[in-house]
Amino acid sequence: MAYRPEEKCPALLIVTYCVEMGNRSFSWYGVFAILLGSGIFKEEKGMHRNNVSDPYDYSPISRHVDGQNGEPCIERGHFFPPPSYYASVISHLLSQPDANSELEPNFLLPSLQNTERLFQSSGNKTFSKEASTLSQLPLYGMSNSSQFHNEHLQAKRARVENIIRGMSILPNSIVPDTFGESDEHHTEKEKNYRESKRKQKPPHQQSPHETPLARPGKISIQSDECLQLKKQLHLLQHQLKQLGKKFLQPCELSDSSPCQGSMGKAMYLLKEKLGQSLDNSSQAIVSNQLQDLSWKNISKTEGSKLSEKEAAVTDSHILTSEDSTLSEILKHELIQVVTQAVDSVLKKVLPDSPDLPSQMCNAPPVTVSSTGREFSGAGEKISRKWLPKFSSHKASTSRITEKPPGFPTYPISSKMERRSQANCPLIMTSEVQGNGIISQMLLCSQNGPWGNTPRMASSPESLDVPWQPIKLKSSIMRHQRHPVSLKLSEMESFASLAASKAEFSEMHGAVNEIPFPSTHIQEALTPGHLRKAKLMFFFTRYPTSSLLKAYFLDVQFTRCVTSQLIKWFSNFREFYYIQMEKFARQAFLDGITDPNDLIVSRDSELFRTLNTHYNKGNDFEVPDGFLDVASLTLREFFGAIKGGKDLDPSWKKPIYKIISKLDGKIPDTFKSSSCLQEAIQG
DNA sequence: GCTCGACCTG
DNA sequence: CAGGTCGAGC
Repeated sequence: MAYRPEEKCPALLIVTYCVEMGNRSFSWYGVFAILLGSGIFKEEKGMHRNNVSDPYDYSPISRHVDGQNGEPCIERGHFFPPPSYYASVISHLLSQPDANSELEPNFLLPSLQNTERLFQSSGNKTFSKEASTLSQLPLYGMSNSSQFHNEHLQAKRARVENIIRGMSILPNSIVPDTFGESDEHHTEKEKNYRESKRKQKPPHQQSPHETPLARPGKISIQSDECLQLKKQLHLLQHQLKQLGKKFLQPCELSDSSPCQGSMGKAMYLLKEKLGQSLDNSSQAIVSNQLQDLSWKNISKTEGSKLSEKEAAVTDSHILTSEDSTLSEILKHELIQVVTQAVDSVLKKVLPDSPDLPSQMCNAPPVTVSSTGREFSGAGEKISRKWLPKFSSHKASTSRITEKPPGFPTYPISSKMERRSQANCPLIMTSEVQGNGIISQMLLCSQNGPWGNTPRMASSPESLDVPWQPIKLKSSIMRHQRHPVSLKLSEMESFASLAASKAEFSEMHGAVNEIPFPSTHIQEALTPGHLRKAKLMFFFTRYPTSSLLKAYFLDVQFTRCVTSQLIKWFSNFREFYYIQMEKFARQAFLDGITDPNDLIVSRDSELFRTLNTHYNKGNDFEVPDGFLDVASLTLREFFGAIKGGKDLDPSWKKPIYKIISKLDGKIPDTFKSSSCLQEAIQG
């Protein structure tokens, strides 16, 4: 049987990542093994390559550098047995629901002894020349063994075997020292050594000291451990079931829910197919996986490639190409789920590793749908595209109703910048870290403060909210299906989950950026301060440093802080003037002649743009004074453009001078550290 | 020489 | 949003 690199198994690749990146997330093995064993995890062509330009480079290891000689310890290449091999392994596991039945270690590890021989070999090099004996071994059906005479390739193979062995012998999913030696060698010193070694670099290969596999006479122990692995698999099955149920519930509640779409169809198709080949246990797993996928699908709001797939499913080819369709859907979804999950967890588990994990795999371009800006579609009314609304009595006469050639389309950012927070955050505190990913997801689903998130995502708040300011409408409420005030105590409880104050500050900003009411003088500006500064911009465009000091009483003003605040306002002005110029030019191009036609009202496009920038949550009522200033600014720009003054390089300066005199009084509520809530509440 | 603000860039 | 540059004003 010819070996084809296309047959390499991504699930095992991911497992390899887990092992290498810290030996801490062993429970993943079970998950991926099940995914693999289910037969539904197939490689998306090119998705998991380490090197995009190299169709054969699937090895995350290849980027690691050997600490001794500076060379890549393992070159890219083909070292994975075909997936059918692993599939048979997993199937074997799954087909033995009896936890007491022992698993033959050699079934998992066909070249066990030779691996041992490899690791028993001594020498300065990690893989000595003795390893070449491996080339005499069966090569997983590869027809041409000569290519494996290369030392590096042998090393690869041995390494993968080592990983597989780790899978088979390790009972505890959360034991960090996955490949530790036996107890008698577990001196504290060694533990520390491994710990530090892990921190220094992602472990790219197991040294002879670190592999228990090099020790003969361990088969019985390994059998016990295989037993435990099986138990773990069953536990994972159970967790998967729970997870699936959890996520499928909202799907089943509504007939019109999106799970009736492609994923529902995919589930049906797959269940039918699997019924022919998998035993009940496997079916349950796969079914639950699909439920999970359905949930993921629900949480998608737009821009999913799946919609294309969905179209493919619903078309008439369904009966003739259902296999490929099913495969496509599942591949896409699985890869997304797995990649995101891996990234999330590894980021948390190994925060010190700079090249993890989004970079580590040259990640498959799993597109978490961008929350970036979109541009107005063709349906947008021309009268609102650019313009501050005309005064009503003139609108009928001066409004442009046709789009002139070359009419630029501007972003309607107000709608688009609403952040999609569909992702259920994985809270990786020390308490939950040990529970494995599924437990975490369950935890998140049940207890997490964002527990409603998946459902929210499935039915996001209407984007077409009236553009009038909505008081008391915090962005937290926007993100909750059933608005619940987030009280201080709750915020603090979140804080307790964070490892550090800085982390909380970050999370705090991410949640809503409402300044944490505190008398504590902060040494640095927070996202809350930024938000406050933006709102202050509605009142003042050119604040002095003394004014800023008067309004940021909870900040310890240093030179750095002051300049940062000044810089913020500089950036605010920059955006403001850019928008003014843009809209003024467009008005000019549209044939407006009278500057008095230009009025920035609350439902004008310009206002939307500005409001989105400075008042993202739309939870602050923009003062009328700002509208007046904006209108004046727009007219000044318009007048200058109309008069051809923009030919002068410094034509904006007079405008800046005018606008700088229009600063108004900032409400005193901004002075209090909890000003934002007060300001929002009016 | 210093500060400030606009402008450019990543 | 932050860093750097440049010119203007004092």
